[in-house]
Amino acid sequence: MANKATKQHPSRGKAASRPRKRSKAPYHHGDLHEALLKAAERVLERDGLAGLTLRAAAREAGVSHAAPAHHFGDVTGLLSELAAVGFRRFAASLRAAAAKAVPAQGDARLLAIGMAYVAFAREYPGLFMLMFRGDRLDIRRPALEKALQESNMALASAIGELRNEAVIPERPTVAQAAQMVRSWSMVHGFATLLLDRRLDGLLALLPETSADDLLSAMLNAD
Amino acid sequence: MANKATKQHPSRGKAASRPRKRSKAPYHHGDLHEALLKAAERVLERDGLAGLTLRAAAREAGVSHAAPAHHFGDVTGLLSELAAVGFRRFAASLRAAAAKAVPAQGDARLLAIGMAYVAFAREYPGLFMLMFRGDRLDIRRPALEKALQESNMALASAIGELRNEAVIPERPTVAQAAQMVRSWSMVHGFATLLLDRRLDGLLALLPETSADDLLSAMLNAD
DNA sequence: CTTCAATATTGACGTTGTCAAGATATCTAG
DNA sequence: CTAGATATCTTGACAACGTCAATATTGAAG
Repeated sequence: MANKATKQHPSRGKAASRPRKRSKAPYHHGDLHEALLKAAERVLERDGLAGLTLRAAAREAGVSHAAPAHHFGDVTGLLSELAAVGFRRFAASLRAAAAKAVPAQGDARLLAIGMAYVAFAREYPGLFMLMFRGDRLDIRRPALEKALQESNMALASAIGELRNEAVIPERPTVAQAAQMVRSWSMVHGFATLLLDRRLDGLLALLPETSADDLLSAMLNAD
Repeated sequence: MANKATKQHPSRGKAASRPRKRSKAPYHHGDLHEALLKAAERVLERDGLAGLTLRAAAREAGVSHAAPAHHFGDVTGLLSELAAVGFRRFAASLRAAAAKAVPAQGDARLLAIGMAYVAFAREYPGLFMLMFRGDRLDIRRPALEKALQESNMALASAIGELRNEAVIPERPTVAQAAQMVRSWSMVHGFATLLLDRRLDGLLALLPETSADDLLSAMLNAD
């Protein structure tokens, strides 16, 4: 902070001079809401969930320790909004994989989607763990609730398409639900066990076999 | 350290007029190590993992705030030892289910073991979540390492028996490992999704269908 | 009984989440 | 253009936490 009177961190180069009216109008910082989420994700992937504190996110973003409270309320709020970011990104990944696998059929589709599911978990391990850490999230937060729904939709339709059912029916049969949960549990269990390093021992017994190889073999063993 | 031998199994019938009632070698408290673990489990199931702090466990056990440090070093130590308790109990549950299902074959066995796996998660939700919270545990702790191995053994042999392979072979084929991981991921994914309340929406679409019913249908859909 | 080491308590320090009050910048009315 | 009004951000405080050092207490060996 150079000079206090002429503080020069307002309006970060609004070159387009666009009249801010839509969604969240940036005031002092520019867009601290977004900046804090990005800072929080950096801290999360760098220091893990234990290192992601309100104050750490504030430090990373270069603001005072209490600034995040105005945007997220409390630490649960920040984590929930960050998880929402994760779910949106996750849904996009699943949709992309499903779109790319359009020509494939049956097991080949499940393989593609399962690989995308696990690939996301490996690419954003901290985010993925946070997303499924129910005890630190407030599921009633609108942003999270919406992102969760989006993610569930993407997953359900991606898996549902396996059986030529574009989306989950209003009244699925138990057998349909079982098939859905079966695919989901399998791939989710694999992802969580992998991130928790619970598969290291088994993988060590399989030289020349990567985690992806094992996942592929698992999904193809029907 | 010199009197470690005396801590092993002193006289069990020392229930005299002393305020000592425990079996191990009691010093000031009696057996604070055990008492703290039990207190910690009570706190965990009552207040969740977030409420389980060193000081909370000390309060629950009625000792000073720094007492746990002498038995567990730091908070990771306490959580790791508690997770070890969980893994031992978990292994016992799996062994019991496997023993009871001896006459059953193939899928019926997988069903019994899978049900036991999920039943444990539902009976001790806090403990189960802690056990798979790798970021808060120190896997190199001897007690945890040993309990983890015991649990893995119980699981591997329980699942391995499905295919008349009493234990994981030294050099399993990728197909064998895939089958093992498949069963494990399926049941573990189901348990975690259930505890994280991620299956509530789907279950709500299935009236008259309990979580156990869904699990059963999932495991039988081969 | 004396001594010693294991056990437990007390007090302190830095960090965290959260709240209240003040400061600052943007918006809007007139 | 000026002056509130309002949203944003900072500062300071407090209790709870993990951890460490110093101290007190107790069981057991010599």
